[in-house]
Amino acid sequence: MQKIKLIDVAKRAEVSKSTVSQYLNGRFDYMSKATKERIKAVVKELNYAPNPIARSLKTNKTKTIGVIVRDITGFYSSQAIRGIDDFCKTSEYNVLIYNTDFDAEVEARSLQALSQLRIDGLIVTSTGQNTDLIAEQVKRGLPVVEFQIEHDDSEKNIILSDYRQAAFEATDYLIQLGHKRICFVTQDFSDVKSRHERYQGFIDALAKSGIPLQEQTILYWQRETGFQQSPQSILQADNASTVFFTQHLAITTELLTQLNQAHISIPEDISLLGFDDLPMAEFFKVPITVVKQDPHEIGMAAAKLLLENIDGKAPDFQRVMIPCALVIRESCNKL
Amino acid sequence: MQKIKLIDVAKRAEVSKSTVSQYLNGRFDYMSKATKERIKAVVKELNYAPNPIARSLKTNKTKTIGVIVRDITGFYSSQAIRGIDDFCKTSEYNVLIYNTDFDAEVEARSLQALSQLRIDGLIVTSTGQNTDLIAEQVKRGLPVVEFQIEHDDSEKNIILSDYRQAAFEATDYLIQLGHKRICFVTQDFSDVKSRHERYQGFIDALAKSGIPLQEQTILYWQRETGFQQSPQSILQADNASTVFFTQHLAITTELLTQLNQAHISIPEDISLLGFDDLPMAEFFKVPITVVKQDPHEIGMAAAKLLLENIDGKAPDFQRVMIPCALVIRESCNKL
DNA sequence: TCGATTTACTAAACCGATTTAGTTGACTAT
DNA sequence: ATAGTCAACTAAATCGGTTTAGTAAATCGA
Repeated sequence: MQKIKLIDVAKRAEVSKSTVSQYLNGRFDYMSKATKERIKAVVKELNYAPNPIARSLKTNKTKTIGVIVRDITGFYSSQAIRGIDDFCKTSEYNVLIYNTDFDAEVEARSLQALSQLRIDGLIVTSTGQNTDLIAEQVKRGLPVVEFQIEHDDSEKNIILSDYRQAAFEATDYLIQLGHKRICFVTQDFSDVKSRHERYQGFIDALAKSGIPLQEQTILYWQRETGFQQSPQSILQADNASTVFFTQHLAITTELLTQLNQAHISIPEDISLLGFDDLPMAEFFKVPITVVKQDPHEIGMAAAKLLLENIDGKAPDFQRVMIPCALVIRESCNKL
Repeated sequence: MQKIKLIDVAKRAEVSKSTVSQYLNGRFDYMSKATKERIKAVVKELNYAPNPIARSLKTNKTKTIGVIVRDITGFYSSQAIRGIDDFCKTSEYNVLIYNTDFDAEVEARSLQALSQLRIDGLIVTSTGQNTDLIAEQVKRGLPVVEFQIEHDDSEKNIILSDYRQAAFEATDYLIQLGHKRICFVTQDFSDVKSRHERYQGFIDALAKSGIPLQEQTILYWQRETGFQQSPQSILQADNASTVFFTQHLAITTELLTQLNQAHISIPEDISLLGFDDLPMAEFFKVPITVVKQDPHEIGMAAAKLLLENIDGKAPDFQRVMIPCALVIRESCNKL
């Protein structure tokens, strides 16, 4: 039993290939009702489905989008991909996944591979080290939507949490609790807009309440090397902070691990507020208060914007922000 | 600047399309060294990359595999997909993802969609309600590898944890701790081989130590309706169990939630051993002792077997078992 | 009534590769 | 000298659709 093709349908229905093709693509402009019905019946009878590859060759459309994330295993990424997939299901787009593992070279190769695959569009969380390659794809006409992290001010389609607002609210919440000396735990944010926005929200909130910036401390963290100074040392400083405000999940968990090891208790010894929700948080020794992003919604929004772009419906670059929610649990002391 | 195609290379190198194609596919049998080098230079000069769609149309190969999981968001699935992706990267296969959300109808539709997409192979965690559709694809010649759950005894390619062995070891561990009355918490296992194997491992271990089966209790759980009877009631029974042995992650978390609400403490009031590791387990109020599967390894193995099948290198169906590890933490009391 | 338009189709080119069946010229064996 | 073999190519068919350009018949307008 070999695959049925268009010509089989055409023969059976006693029309030409062209007419069947017109039918398949819904162009009934000049087609008699009778012919239409006849083709319809034959398609059903033979259980015919067009070969998408042959179609793609001619149309240059693949009904496939590429998704590049850093690690699909992550809480944020997997939910975002779920959102993308959920949205794509409504329009029968297929989703090709690529992991870069935070490696710019792997990212470059993925970009290369995907562009050759003639995908219709691309959704990407970039490492920030291949902006030129991404820009090149955009220039070539490939619809691209970024999400999760923004590196610079360039014009692009991007879906993000409202980091500034979220950091502002979180900081303000800490201030309401009486915290005046906050340890802002972050990756280097001089080069990354999304990180800088969090910092901006942080200092905005301090300014609003007239709390001096110079009494705050910044603890830097890097993916490869960890914390610049030990979290314990923060507690021993003269004007010790009363709370850690960690800027994403990996930082929060590494901090928690180190505090655990050093037998520093939350919130007794120091409070903690984290960016990003933690899976299984309800079972924690101390459920952590967090700023919760909505990666599923972000994924849906990214897919939506991408498909609009593919359909030529979104002429200008768009920057969409999805709100975050402060989830108050038990890791922040009232002072 | 339009895409360079094979004919451009052919013209530039002053050979025919055929020869360039031979070159691209590494058939140098009757090609002069000079021609080979000339084509090589032109390919590089023009930065030519063949159009995979055109190639697919003729060869009927897509270098793409489909992956159907129930929920990519899950701890197990996301890691397995990571494993699949990691393995596929070595052979330049692309990975198309489909979520079924535990819905047999969505699964059927995904199967349908993927088969029309002319993927080269399929990796699937099935709901068990579309065995006919999957068998049909296998019969049509599509290489298929299942993983994570096995429903029946039929011949197939499948990669699994060694559930029986794992359940045996876990039960034996509990027995060594002095537990004699174990509450086996499970979904209905009469129809699902993988679930039954866990049960078999459980009773094997009991038999080995001569512990009567009739003093054990089984607590059934269903995805939609939850527990058949409340976990609290287990504690109040005459011959109350001293430990819950939950058979997968969703059961473990739901049980934990209910015990939390009922203010039942682990391990003081009752011990708990769970199948599947829990993310962030180190930060739990009580770190849970678990049987840890290795989904990343399972994903890799599934991809490996699938690619062997695609290359025609694995003639017979294979059933591969990946060992589990017992991770002892603090949720099981010594009696 | 006759050319113009509209309706309902179809033939053939095309998308960009692979593959089959030659072709050509040089060399070999008898 | 002549057929046979072999190396090194190439022309053309093919994959299965879409699309353009065109055609024949029916309808329309003046």
